[in-house]
Amino acid sequence: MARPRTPILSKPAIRAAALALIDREGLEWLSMRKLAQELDVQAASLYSHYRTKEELLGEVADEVTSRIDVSGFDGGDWREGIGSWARSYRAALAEHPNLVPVVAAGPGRRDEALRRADVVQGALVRAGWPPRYATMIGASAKYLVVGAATQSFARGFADDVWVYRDRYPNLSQAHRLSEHAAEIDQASFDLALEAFLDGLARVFERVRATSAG
Amino acid sequence: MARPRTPILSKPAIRAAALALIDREGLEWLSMRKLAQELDVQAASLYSHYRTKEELLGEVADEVTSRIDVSGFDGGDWREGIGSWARSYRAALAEHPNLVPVVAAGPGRRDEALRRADVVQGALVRAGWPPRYATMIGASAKYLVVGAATQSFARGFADDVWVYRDRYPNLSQAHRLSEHAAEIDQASFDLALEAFLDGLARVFERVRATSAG
DNA sequence: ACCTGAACACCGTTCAAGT
DNA sequence: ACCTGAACACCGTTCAAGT
Repeated sequence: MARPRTPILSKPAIRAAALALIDREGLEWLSMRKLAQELDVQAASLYSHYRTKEELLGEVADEVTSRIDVSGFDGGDWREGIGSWARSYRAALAEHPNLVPVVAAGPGRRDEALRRADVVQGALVRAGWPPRYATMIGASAKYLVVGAATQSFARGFADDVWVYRDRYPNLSQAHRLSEHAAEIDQASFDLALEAFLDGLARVFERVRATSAG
Repeated sequence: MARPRTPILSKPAIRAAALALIDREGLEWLSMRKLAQELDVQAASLYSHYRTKEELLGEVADEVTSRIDVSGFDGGDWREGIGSWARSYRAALAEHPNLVPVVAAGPGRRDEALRRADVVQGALVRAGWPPRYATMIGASAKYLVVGAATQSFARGFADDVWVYRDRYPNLSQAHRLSEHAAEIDQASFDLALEAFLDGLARVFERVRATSAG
């Protein structure tokens, strides 16, 4: 039975299986052969649907990041817009931590990503930011989100600090990382985002004053 | 000649060759076999010095990040300390953009990294930050640096925007990315860092007021 | 102690062949 | 059009053997 009357595989099914394996086993563990095995198929069959592993991973990343919400800009409040956008971005990545390197390395050349970037750019300009600033602010917010997803204490750092606590008194006194890693991750991101937005509000006043004068 | 009287290889020589290849050809291109070829040696010989490729890359990353400067904290000004630390961190990564994924994924379990984290933590606490805040601030600054290094416009995004400029009017109007990618990267990082530090200064006042009352 | 040659268990991808 | 079986050109790593 070389070909059943109804196809076994489909792009959505392949993506779903890939994401589930990445979530469960990790990004490095995934291979086209193992993915095929999970789908009861030969590795070569996958290439009838995706031209490369890279293309497949790119579309998996697209699917995950498509849940990013830019509707917070609708109200016309740029601060609320950036804040809710960044938080939904972070939430999307936090649901699939093992996929983060793919999203981070992703070219961002996807249609959906450009559409969202366009929304952000347009909303910021309408709110009164100069286009150049709008671009920089969109980039900066992404720095925070991607940096937070990548550097998460919950993924690796925690245990070692505890081990070395005698040698680094300031660290051991400070945070008890291994117990509260996820909570500190969240609080650090919230602090960074709030501080960033507070600081931007001051820049906004300065920029408006000079462009009006 | 199975073994010359003086060893051909050394850990520093292997690291230097690896970093040079990564800079020139990219991280994905590097393999133990190609690295060995560059050093006029067999791939297996590398394993007399490094137990795994991962361990080698980890030490290459250590070498690059060892140039990060935390001396800005010496003056006692936490704002100047964070700022100069973050800028030197970014500069170190910008010198080796192809290595960024290794540094970003790096467990940060290395001694030097912990030493710097300890300096940051200690300086912030001495400056009056509660330990919990000190930890979050150190993490947040790293988010910005690693995010900026990873998301750099100069690495991929730029060209596509130019291609799609008709479909995304807000984008095309805004930045002319392909021409000024590196400059926008730098300006975005500077803006993000300044806004973050400005915002932190306000948090500092609030935190001090409540802890004093 | 350090390097070699050959091997092992994997990869991503291609391609003729089958239905 | 879609899947298979076998192959190609790679990987990282191990290990007995040489000096």
